[in-house]
Amino acid sequence: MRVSRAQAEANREAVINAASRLFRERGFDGIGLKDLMKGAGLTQGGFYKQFESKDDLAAQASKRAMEHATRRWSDVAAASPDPLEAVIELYLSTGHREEKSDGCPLVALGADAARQSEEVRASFQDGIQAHLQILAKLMPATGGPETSGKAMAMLSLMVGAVTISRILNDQEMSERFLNVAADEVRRIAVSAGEA
Amino acid sequence: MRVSRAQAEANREAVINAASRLFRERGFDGIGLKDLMKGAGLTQGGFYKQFESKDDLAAQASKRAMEHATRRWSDVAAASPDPLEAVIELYLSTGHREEKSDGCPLVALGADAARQSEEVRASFQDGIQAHLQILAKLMPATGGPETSGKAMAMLSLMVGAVTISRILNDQEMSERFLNVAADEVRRIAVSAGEA
DNA sequence: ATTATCTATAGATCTATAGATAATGC
DNA sequence: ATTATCTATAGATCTATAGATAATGC
Repeated sequence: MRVSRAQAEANREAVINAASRLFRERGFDGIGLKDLMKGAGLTQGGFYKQFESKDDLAAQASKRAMEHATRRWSDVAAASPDPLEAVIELYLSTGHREEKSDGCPLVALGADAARQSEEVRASFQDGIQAHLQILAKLMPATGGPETSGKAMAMLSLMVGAVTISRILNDQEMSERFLNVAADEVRRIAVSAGEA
Repeated sequence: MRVSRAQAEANREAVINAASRLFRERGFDGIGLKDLMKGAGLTQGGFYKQFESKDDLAAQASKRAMEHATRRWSDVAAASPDPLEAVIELYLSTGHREEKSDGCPLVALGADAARQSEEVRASFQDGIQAHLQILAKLMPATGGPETSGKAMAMLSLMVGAVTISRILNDQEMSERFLNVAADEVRRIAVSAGEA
């Protein structure tokens, strides 16, 4: 039953990847160790040889999820002639609204994260800073003292809008939240250049 | 052991009120029926005579929490010569950031709510609409076609900023999110009048 | 007689641990 | 010999139900 060290490491990665999706789908308290391990094709018993606790996995899965989200932003930005617009359209879209398990962890787990350990929150904090840096770089006029504040407002608006759009039963209202947020994020970006 | 109908109704209200705080503190999945009933000074056994299911209580507690939040907004607005500014300062404050169990349900349970039943989401949707109406009324130039969209952007920004500020371990960064969001909400309100 | 709440319990699930197993790595 | 994973289990907790109790409401 023992596997090679390389395989053990691959299994560990598989658990973190599965958890990063499953936590976003069901919340930190909405899924147990059995199903988390099953998501990587393993059984529950091996869990504590790989992780210190469920909270430890939550911290690592949050880090992984945030890193994927950051990468996704830089990828769509790099692939577009209008990078900021590309990020806005990616994030404030119905596609992102529907795609809980692979979408932004701040939306899928924002309220949950505030109730978690310092370790989990540190994963989120690092990811937030990475997101802010990307936004700051994509701003029309970069580098002013106001830039980082504008990036914070843009991120807050984006996270809040998708969060609310996921709650609403009314589809039309839900989409309107995404659309008006996109307009306003563009306005904030422009206003950063006017400082 | 039986109590009067009036007392039974009072008990039921007490459970809803306790749940509205406890769910915000610990999340819908973070507290069980035993502790929810205990929060109202009752035992678990009576639960199903008062509520259909845990989800039923979640829907009613969410409604109650949202109504309290709406009332709070109209109260501070009514008591201030600058109503919009009063709401901004109430919401985007460190006080609100710390006060999970009595603060805005959209922040305390936003990500959780998106995973709940249609009934729970309906409670949130009603509360969101009530919040939007208050914001629309407080805008400098009210009534234009852009007003309701501007209100949506303001609410999204406020919810996102407090959500993120609750996650961050870094206190200074956490406060900065609140402050830049306040500035930007003011700008959006002014821009609504320029349409 | 009805019924609001109580104690008690069923059956499932939760996190965490113990000990067995079988393949790796020295 | 070591160890990654497995099956099995401990002990707590979860939602929901059953039946007892005692006070209300007719």
